[in-house]
Amino acid sequence: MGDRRYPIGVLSRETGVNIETIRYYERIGVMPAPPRTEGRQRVYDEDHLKRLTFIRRGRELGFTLDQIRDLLGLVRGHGLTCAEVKAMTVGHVADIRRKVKDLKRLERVLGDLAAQCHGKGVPDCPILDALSATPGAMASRGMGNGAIAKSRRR
Amino acid sequence: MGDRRYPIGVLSRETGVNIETIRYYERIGVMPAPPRTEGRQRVYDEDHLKRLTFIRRGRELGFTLDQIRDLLGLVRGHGLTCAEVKAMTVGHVADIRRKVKDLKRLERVLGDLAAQCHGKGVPDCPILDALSATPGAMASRGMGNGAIAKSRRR
DNA sequence: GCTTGAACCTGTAGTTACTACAGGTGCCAT
DNA sequence: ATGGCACCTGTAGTAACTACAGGTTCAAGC
Repeated sequence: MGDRRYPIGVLSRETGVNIETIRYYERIGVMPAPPRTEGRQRVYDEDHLKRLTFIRRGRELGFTLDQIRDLLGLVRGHGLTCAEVKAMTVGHVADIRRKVKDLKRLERVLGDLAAQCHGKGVPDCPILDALSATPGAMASRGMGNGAIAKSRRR
Repeated sequence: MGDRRYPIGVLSRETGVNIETIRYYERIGVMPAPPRTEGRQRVYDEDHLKRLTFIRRGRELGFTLDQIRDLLGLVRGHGLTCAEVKAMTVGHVADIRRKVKDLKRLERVLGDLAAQCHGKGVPDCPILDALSATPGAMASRGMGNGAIAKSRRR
């Protein structure tokens, strides 16, 4: 419960999220509607700032808004049972681990490439292999990301 | 240079990328147009399969298509100088490190939450703090992610 | 060879997640 | 009071897909 109050422009600058995006998030329910001044201007507080930063970072990490909605639902448990919380966190944790693994591989390939690059011409870069997987691993994707949907079966 | 040949439906199933999405990627130039049969049907090979998997994973990791385009440009150097390659990789590596750091924090919070959850009611979850940062850290974001744009200055 | 149903094609339209703009009001420093 | 910037709502557009329509191709089965 912070005591600082912000208009939307300040919240936008502090969080790096566009004003229109903030209003969009409010419209779709990911951000709670804040209190207003008599002149209808939004007034945000520290909780809003934290929440919005979380949303932005989650998006940058590749989580869909629905996934972020799920995660935000864990803030106070929101009437979930412990079994529900556990099932949810297990799925998200598996997804996170896979992302970390992929990112590290990508980082390594890029690091190696930069290290080999000293004026003799650009070396071949095995970047495609950084995020490829064996057919088996490909088939077991764990919790899906809605952003890239599965092919329709016809 | 693989010798297997796939129609688009098989490529879609193997990579988990939707048929229409594959065509979209071809249209915007992220995937090269493959050869066709006499009947105008696309014929893909192993290189296409690798490239598409890379694109999918990059999207799931929160990279924009333009960032992915950049990264794919490193595959054969594509006429880049070593200085250009270095500048590019340094920026991407910094971004990747930040993502890894955030993901690990999120994983830890979720892991702790699940560990505390044993039937006595759902504990408070400090999930918002996992991806929040100090005002200073917020101001220095390194390579931006185009998906969440900055607020317009007016 | 013919039939049939699934896979493929192109093009158009819609959804999600933003992003920009227009026209108006509110706020605050001078 | 004035003026300029911040804010409002609503509409439209962009990025990144996703779905559908109407047509062609392909290949298995008879």
